[in-house]
Amino acid sequence: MVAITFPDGNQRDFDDGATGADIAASISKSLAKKAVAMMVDGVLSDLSDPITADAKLEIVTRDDPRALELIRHDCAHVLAEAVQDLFPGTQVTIGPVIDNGFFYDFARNEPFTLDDLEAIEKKMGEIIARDAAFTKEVWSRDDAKAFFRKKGEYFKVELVDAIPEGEEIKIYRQGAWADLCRGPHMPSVGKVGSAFKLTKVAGAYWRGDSDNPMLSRIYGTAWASQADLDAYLKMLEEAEKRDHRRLGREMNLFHFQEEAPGSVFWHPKGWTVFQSLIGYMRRRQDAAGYLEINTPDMMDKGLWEQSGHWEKFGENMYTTETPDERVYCCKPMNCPGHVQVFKHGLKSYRELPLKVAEFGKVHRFEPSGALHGLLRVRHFTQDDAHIFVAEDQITEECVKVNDLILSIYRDFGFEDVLIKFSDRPEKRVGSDAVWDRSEEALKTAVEAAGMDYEFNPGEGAFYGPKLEYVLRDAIGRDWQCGTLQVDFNLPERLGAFYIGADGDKHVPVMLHRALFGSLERFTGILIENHAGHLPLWLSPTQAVVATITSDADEYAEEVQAAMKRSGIRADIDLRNEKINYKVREHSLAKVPVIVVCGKREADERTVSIRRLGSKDQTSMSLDQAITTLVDETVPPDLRRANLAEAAE
RNA sequence: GCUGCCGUAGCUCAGGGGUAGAGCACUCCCUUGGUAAGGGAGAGGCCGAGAGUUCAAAUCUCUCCGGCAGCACCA
Repeated sequence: MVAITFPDGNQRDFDDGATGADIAASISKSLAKKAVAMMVDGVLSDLSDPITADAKLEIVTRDDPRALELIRHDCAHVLAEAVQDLFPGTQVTIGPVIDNGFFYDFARNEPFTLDDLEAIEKKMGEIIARDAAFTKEVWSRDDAKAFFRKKGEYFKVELVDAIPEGEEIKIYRQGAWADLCRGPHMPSVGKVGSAFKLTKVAGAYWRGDSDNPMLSRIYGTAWASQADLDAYLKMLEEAEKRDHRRLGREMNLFHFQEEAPGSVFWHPKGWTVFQSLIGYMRRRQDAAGYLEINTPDMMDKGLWEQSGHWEKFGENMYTTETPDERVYCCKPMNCPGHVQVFKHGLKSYRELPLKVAEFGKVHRFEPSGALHGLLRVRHFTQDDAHIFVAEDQITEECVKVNDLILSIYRDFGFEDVLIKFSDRPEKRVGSDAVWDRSEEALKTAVEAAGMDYEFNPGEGAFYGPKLEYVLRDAIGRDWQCGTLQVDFNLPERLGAFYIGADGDKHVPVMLHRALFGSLERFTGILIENHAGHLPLWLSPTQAVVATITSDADEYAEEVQAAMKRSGIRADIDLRNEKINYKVREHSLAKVPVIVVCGKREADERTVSIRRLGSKDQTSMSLDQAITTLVDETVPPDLRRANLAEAAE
């Protein structure tokens, strides 16, 4: 007998070897029918698994959120069966669950077309309707390899080989079709249901390595109900509407063109947003004790060899061809330049920590396939800074950076921030002893700051470990922005030192940090986060004064002038067009405030205010309108400063 | 960079071996209209670039460039 404890605390004895299905059936008929899996001591398992020891057990029904990954995983198996049925000779590889769905990678000479997807979906429907049971078998390694080799499934043979010694090799059958799989699965294929859809085809490297052959990947999405699927498809549409490339065009912020792939042509409105961000960051950094500098865009290749950048990233660096026969590199980073500033003049320990900041434009020849609007460009501006510290100052300074980052993200409405900690990569400079110290220092700092973090092994920079700050946007997407890195290597490589209290030379530790990361990218993220509806202080055009008839032209000009005097970025629209037309046009351009002036307003010296996204209008005096708007145009940091001042 | 798809007017797109079309935007005229498209006229394109096939190429073929999706990359 085994003692089974249920979530409500009840305990019952069952025969040794009773399966989840048996137990569910003993509870109720309807539970047995709805059950798709079980949690055994917290582990999701097949309902058909026998229980051979006392355990905590919970029956998982199909509508349980934990069943969703089973629906998706089972759906991936159905996809694989359908593909092999329709396209004999196609090899299967892996088909995992991902956010919102699943994919399956196939090896096939011919690529799949969008028409194929339709046929595959139809076949999947048939397979699901047949409702074959999923059955699990445990095979020996040799049997499994022989089986797949005989079938011509060479990728599966490789996967069997990759299963660690001592782990079971499980084969799941669904009718006549079988796949190597870790499981678990639901009792039968029919439980997948019909709320699924194949979404796209793409290439993907075998085992994620670009040296390996490329496979054909089919992506799909699957949900517990049609309503959930519809909601997901709607969300995708919503995300598409927020695409910053489209909004950038509609709002006339920037453009790209063939002559400069991956490089932004900023228009006046986009540049206004960009400069507002710089202005904001400059004030925040100034208040935090940073000193702003500027360093050359091109420096001799020798410097980049010395720093180690040439060896690691030379292929992605822009170089010059000049009459003087020296080779210069467009800076891909600001760090070496900042070290030169540090080195200029003898530094004392009294000057540490020394924080130098630069809105430096860096140039990286990114692979063509990586380019994506403002989010991944070849020339971008970092809000970069380097903090030169003595080793015992690392923790304190890292904590300060952490606080500054979070405070800044909060000002932009990003409260949900995830931190990733990345340690030494394979390709790196510096001894292991030095890496031990820098990783330890950064870990101590993030813990001292009281932050939770995710561990990202091997993803650090070549000169030091790093923290990455990932923020979650209004529709739940994650964006990596800020970074903080501890570097015991570059200062030494570049010959930086300071004179310590003991009168000896010491090599400083350098903290690298960027908070927005890339100004271009951050602008893109803000556009997507707000769906173009930027907060007033960031809006390039904050208000448009629009007339109804030309009677009000003179008054409208007066209104615009008064607004501009108060620092509001106000445009005016005196065109001979109907007010409907003007409202439509400025709304599409995401102007946050439309100030309508007709004859009535001119007579009463009022304005009618219409906010973006609202159909209502409010009428108020010109003075009151200006006071209200001016208040909203104040950037968050200055607003705080104003409040503090008012409190004194 | 890799796989697949795409490239026709500022934008969204139709067409397709015999020298180019629509809607919106733009310019001008009429219209002075109270909160998301008033009417008319006009202007605008070497059909991404180069080579080839052909009597003839925007259309077919190849190469290159650029874009999109995914993968790989991201100091």
